[in-house]
Amino acid sequence: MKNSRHKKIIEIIKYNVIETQEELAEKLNEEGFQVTQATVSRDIKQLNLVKIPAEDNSGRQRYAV
Amino acid sequence: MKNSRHKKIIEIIKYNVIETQEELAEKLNEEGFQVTQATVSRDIKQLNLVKIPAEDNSGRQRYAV
DNA sequence: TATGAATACCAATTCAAC
DNA sequence: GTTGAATTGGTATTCATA
Repeated sequence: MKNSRHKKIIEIIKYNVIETQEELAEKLNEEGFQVTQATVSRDIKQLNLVKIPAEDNSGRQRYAV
Repeated sequence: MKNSRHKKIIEIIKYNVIETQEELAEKLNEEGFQVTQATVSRDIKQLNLVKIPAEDNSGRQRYAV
């Protein structure tokens, strides 16, 4: 179900540094949610998540709530 | 000079809805700063700007400080 | 160091299919 | 309405040049 996946996504990006949608899709798969990048992209939009510069000025970006 | 361009970028995204780096590059060109997307990308990183969902839930994203 | 052109990489959308 | 495969769109980086 989409809603439980959404909750899992929030949790994942809260406690993990996720830099790409592919990476998030992998994590979800590990957690039993089989989805592809396309779905992750839609989820991110629906959840209004953002990709922001990492706290340390490493130049990297991560997804965040 | 890079610093004045940076200031201009801040100003532009503050008062305009900029959805892509190409768009920002165009605006800069109009203002007399001739740059390409590659440079805009670097500027955005150096300025720690972010691309966030638009206030209205249109699904669009815009650059912001 | 700063930059552009080209490219590689990442994300959003289309188009079916369910 | 939801999804994946493929494609398109958008961004970051490489590589060369100044």
